[in-house]
Amino acid sequence: MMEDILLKKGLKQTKSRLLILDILDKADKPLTAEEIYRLIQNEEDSINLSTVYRTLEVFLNKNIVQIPLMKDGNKASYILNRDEHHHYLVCDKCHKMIKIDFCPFAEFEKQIEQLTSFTILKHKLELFGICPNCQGKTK
Amino acid sequence: MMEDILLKKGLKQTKSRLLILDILDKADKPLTAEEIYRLIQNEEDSINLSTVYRTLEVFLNKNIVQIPLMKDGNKASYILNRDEHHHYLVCDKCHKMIKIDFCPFAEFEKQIEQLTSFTILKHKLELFGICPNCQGKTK
DNA sequence: ATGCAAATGCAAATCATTTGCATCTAAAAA
DNA sequence: TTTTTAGATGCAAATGATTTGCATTTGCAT
Ligand SMILES: [Mn+2]
Ligand SMILES: [Mn+2]
Ligand SMILES: [Zn+2]
Ligand SMILES: [Zn+2]
Repeated sequence: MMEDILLKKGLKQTKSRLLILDILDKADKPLTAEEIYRLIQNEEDSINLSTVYRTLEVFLNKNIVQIPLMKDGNKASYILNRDEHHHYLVCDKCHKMIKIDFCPFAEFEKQIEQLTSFTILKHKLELFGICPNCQGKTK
Repeated sequence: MMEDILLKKGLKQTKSRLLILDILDKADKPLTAEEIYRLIQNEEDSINLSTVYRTLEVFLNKNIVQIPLMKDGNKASYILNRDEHHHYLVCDKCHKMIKIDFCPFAEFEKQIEQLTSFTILKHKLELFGICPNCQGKTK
């Protein structure tokens, strides 16, 4: 289960880390540090915003979380790394976010590796458009 | 040529805008606002850093420039929109950047449009890996 | 139970980017 | 060409996300 991941990664099992893991586990979309912070407060618990940032930094380095996209262009948002491969499609108008869980890149990457002699480790892909709800609205 | 783009987009032809267009036109990689600012100084010219930001904002809205996903730390970087479709492959170690100018997304997008009912307007894709030069180095 | 390295809270610092406002300028109007 | 004016710029101060220094607390190995 979720909590074991800390042990497996050699991290101390602290209240903050468990809370953040829990929030991210329940989340159905990428969350910013601030959003995580607020959600924890809603659950009548409280940890410092700095701690949220520091924890996410540690989780990133241990590959427990990932930053799939930059929200609003300037806030990082985080998701739990579930070793699934997917991408997000974001509505330019209302910012609604849809998870796309298939990706045609396996072969594409091989082509590029041969072409460039790079070893490809990962890719980031974000799709932008207008959601069905916002189509036909002026802005 | 480069300068006509301002007229075509209904923008005043100012010194700042021409300088920034020129810098971006010559650039062989995405540039941050600060880098653009410094390069203009090197050319014995000078405009205010705020103006660089404001100009890039205008250019973004007019689709004259684009921001690739990759951030230089936490700074946005900009490229001229040449209506070519390409992506970057970046070395995780030395940050060397290679332009990849083919992309298999046309059909993929159609699939996703049908699946989600979104209208897809664009996508951002970046690839990360290790360049031939950095392969075999410890870190 | 004890000790210590690592984690946390809090406040202040950073740093990229934005903004208010007075002044200037490109280009439309006369 | 001169006048007019909406929009562009410079400068300094504000913003806002993220980071950091430091005193205190806590997880966990012994
Ligand atoms: Mn993919
Ligand atoms: Mn593409
Ligand atoms: Zn929408
Ligand atoms: Zn390299």
